Amino acid sequence: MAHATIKDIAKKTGFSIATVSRVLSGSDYPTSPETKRFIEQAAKELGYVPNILARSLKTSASEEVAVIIPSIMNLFYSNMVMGIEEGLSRNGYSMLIYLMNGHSDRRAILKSIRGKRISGVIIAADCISEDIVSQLTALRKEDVPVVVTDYKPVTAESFHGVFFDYRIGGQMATNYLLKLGHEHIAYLTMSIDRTSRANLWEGFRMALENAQKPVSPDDKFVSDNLSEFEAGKELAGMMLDSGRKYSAIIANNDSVAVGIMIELARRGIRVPEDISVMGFDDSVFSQMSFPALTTIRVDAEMIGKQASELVLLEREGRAIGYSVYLEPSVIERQSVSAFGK
Amino acid sequence: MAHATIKDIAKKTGFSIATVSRVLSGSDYPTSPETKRFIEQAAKELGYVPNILARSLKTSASEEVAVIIPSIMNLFYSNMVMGIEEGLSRNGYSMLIYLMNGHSDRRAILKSIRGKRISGVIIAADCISEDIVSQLTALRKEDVPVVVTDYKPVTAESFHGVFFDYRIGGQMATNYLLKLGHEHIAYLTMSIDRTSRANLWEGFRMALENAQKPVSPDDKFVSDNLSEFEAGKELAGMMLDSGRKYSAIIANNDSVAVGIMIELARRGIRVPEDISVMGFDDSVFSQMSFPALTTIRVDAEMIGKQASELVLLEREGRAIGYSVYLEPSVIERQSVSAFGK
DNA sequence: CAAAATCTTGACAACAATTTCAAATAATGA
DNA sequence: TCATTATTTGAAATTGTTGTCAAGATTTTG
Repeated sequence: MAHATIKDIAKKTGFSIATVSRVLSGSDYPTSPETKRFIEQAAKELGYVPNILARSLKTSASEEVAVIIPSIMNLFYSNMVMGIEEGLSRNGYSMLIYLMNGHSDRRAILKSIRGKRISGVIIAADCISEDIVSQLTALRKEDVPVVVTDYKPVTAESFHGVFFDYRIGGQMATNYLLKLGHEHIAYLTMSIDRTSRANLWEGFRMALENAQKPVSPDDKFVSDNLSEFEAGKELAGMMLDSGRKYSAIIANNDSVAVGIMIELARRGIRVPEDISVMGFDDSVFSQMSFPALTTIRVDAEMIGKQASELVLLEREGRAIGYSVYLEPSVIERQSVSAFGK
Repeated sequence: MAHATIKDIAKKTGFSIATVSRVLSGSDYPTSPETKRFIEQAAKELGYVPNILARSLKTSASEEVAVIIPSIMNLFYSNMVMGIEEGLSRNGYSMLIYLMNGHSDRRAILKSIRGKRISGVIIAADCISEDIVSQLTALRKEDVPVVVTDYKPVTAESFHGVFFDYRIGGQMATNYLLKLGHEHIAYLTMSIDRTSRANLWEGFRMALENAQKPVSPDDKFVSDNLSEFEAGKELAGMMLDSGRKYSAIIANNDSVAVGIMIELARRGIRVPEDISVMGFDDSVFSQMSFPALTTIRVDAEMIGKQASELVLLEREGRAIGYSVYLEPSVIERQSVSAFGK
């Protein structure tokens, strides 16, 4: 006897499967207290566990949410997943993670999601490629809520979600450095095909222009290295070899910033005495580097938590189509000092 | 019309649902090539996606594997998850992640797994508490393969899985330092209630004894700090303040090692000139620290990959009950030098 | 050319639950 | 006391598949 079913319980107790179902499914349909106790007792004795597949088939709703992210090795995403999991498990939902590393077939993922009658989808903006937008739209037409995280993707404007405004973040970082007296600031970034990084540069540029400071595209250094850390080392070299003089650096994230600092140290350049370095994200790296990184906090866990709440709200039919924008903030540590100090 | 079903396709093509099912389920049951093409065409036109719930209900097997880990913020586990996902998605399975942070109810997790007719379970040894062993045993009795990772848990000896022998790893690290001429070595670790850390100490002790070197329990420093990085800083302080002299340190993992190095740097002690530091795991931290960490490689991704293969093998009825042990190896970088150099 | 074997297809019963509708029983009111 | 209402239960349909069994059509064989 593999699994006890409500049929077994019905047979054992003498009641019909209908009443057993009513008791065990937590339905609000009235049943007399004694039969309820009786049935519950039998269920416990037989070690009954409801078959979610059958239940979901009937109610056409599985209590699972799909989470689609590029990788889990990136602290930003693992933080986000942490937040999502908390929000979901608190409501009795579980989380199906799909990793979009090149090798996995994107269409197969979406198909699998549709086939499973998933309750909702949380997808990181970086996973939204052209060919997937139509699939997501189809999903939404089937009343499956889709929530995007990180930033609003240009290819899918109509989708809403929980976003961080990297433009404002970039402005904030730049203004912070400006206020400390820095005038020549470089933006060191990994390849800029991700909108978040382009927006960061946009914010950077706007802040400098607003302050009437000169800014040139040459102040942006780009590396296509796949490893964030290696990219950082490479970028520091590029900047130093460019001949242009900078008193401060903004990196597109903390890992890159750490790579930058390591390369600077190797070349005998002190941080922050000789040059200030500012990170982005406020991941663990920012505390584990030497000196500890001054950075812009992007609360990935909060993004995840809010995203899970948004999905669940929409599923209940409430809250259709609004977005949340999270506030950036500066976290001051030791890698930045006032200009000339 | 929310979802097209095989019934719809049957109606449209004029065939019975039986033949439609045979064509669309990829069954090896013979059908004439033309009807096959005809039905596949209709399926595409209607945007048919098979309802996995119904299929699984009938075949009583969902192609999902549950992964139970303590946290995803720990690089060891995220690496492992990476490996698992690769192994599973390659075989058309998907992965359900359950995080066992205090707040989530352990029993509820296992119940949910049983209810979903999950195909297999991969569980990190650190998640196996007394009260869960019986649930896992029940699961196994229902022919659901259970694979444990990381280390063989004492409370669940009968379970098999993919393990790393921390005792041998500890021996290897210690022997490596001994060969470089170090005689006074300290083991700095987070709380030792995890078997892996106790085993590491065991290996450490054995190696020193085999080499006829003195070893005392005082050479083991333990911190209960929850943050690995903070624990490292704390431990470095404890060691320094103990008055005992050491020329080398072994940390229970890379994050702790980084914390140790930061604190040493703060106190003006140079690594490796004044003292050598050895990590454990070979996570990204080991490359991002300064100096780069010499460490013992624990290939978490490989553990995950092998675990996924083991689950799938067992599900097919083959490979019942064997375990895999992974080989440790020393990764030489810059945080260790020969004694006196 | 009839009989046997092979190919295709269809009807229908599972799978394990939920839910609608109706029936039986108990309680209430005139 | 009888009709009416409220309470509790059961029978049966439904969800979308798969799989068994049998039947019809077609081909092969003696």
